[in-house]
Amino acid sequence: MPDTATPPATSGRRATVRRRTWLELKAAALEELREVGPSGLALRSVARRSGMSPAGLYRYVDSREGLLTALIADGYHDLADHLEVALGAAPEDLPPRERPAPSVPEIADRHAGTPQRLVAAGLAYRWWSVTHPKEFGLLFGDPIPGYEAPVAGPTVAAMSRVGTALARPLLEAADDGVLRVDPQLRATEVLGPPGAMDPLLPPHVAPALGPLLLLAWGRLHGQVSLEVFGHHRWLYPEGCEALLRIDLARTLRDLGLVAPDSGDAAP
Amino acid sequence: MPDTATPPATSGRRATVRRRTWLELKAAALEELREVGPSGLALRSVARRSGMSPAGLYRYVDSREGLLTALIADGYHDLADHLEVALGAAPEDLPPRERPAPSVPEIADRHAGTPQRLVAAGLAYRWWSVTHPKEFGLLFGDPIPGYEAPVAGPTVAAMSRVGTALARPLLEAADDGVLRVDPQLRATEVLGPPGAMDPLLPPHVAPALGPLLLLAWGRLHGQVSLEVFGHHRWLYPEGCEALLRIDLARTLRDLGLVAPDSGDAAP
DNA sequence: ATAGTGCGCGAACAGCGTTCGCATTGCAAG
DNA sequence: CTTGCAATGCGAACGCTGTTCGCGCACTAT
Repeated sequence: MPDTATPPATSGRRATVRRRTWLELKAAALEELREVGPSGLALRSVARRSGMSPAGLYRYVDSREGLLTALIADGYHDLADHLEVALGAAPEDLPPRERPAPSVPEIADRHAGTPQRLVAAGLAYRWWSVTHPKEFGLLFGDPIPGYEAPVAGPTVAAMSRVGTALARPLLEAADDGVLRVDPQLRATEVLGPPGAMDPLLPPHVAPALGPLLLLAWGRLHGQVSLEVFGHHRWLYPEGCEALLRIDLARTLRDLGLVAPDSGDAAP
Repeated sequence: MPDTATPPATSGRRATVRRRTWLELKAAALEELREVGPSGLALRSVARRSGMSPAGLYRYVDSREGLLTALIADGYHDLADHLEVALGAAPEDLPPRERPAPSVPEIADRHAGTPQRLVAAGLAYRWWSVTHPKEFGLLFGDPIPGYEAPVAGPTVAAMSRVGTALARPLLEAADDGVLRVDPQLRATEVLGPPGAMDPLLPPHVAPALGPLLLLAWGRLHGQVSLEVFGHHRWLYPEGCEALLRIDLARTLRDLGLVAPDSGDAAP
């Protein structure tokens, strides 16, 4: 029974070469994923791409699902990195990564005030999704039937990085007292007790801002999801980013924040 | 080369039995889909379920993808039926269907004013999605790589039924003059020229209300998508419907419509 | 030098989508 | 009623997939 993540010896030449081929394997799988999508990813194909036999692959992966899980965690980390860069983080602040450094287009002033930072996060979320559609489908498309990520596992840790990055502008706004949180959204009894993810969020996020975060994330995710999966492009092939900017501006007003100047509708 | 939809003779005993087994095949495929999901649906398995040989199935379907396409069209019709019932249509008003008649829970007064009807449509959208998660994944999850539905095909016709049902409350509000449409959303130059779907919408929808519809649909779809795919339930397993109600109410206010009384947060 | 273990491979099995050729059956024209 | 045709279903087969097993090699630690 091979162990995907933790070879018994963490140092020594054997371990380093193992880590290296594991990275190469994931890189090959990622390449394959970007061509054929999550449902079309074939173990034998990434084995061919890596010059390895299909059976040998099982020294590094315990199943096709395990490989997909590893790619999911990597995907969340990549998305989180892009978000953090869009929010003004320097590349040195990011955890070490295996992919090319994230680059976000000049879609917003990364060092502006809170409302603009929320817009920047939203646009970065869209940007990553549009430029990584197959990975977006892997993260947010049909879940693998019957699979539930272990709460303490690396997948959840990577997910929560995305969550906290998206939450950061809201947290700042709340600390600055600029955010008007609807009392309806504060009332815990409306949404019921928090679930399993709760302990993973920064302590003061969950009770007060959790529902608000989910609401904002849902609005953002809906526009992006419909665009990436090809439902929005039918009507306005060129206007998806503009539509998202409008939606973000209205959400800002809805949250009591000052909307950025309306001139932001033109890229 | 079999023809999925149009047997040359539309009457005669041969044709009726053919139609019947085609319906049985789709029913078996739907059953299978609900158990294993879109990516796990196997032609051989639905053949076994129907007591047919795998090869014989190809007299009715030209590929696995063709069967999925048929299920997609059926799914859109089913969703559209549920939406129309939630909007007050009597079962006789619906086009003839092959499935059990749609039933929506008493989540809203179906005959109330426009704001409540918009809420009813949104809640029905969520209700269908939550109770048909695998079909939701089929309709709105990762698209089949490389597949593009023909614009004049039955899939697009079924899709546009969903679109017009969702648009109806907005259309009514616009006709009543209750809807305040942001001039930014009217400006075509913001979103660019309309795309392929445009001629399928009712003529006065697309230019004026198209962007507004997309915005509202995106917000709705985001909340539902995150819930169905298991991303919202982690934080508030019980509160997804309440969160959606809050989101819908805020969107109503955002559109200039009167929000329903805040007492609607308790199911 | 030797024992042991991590590593990769070839072969194999079951299941999948899909195609081909053959039998059977229902229908329509003579 | 008979004859011919097209629609229909099936068994076998091909190439692909995920996964397992057992072997041999190479590196590591003693």
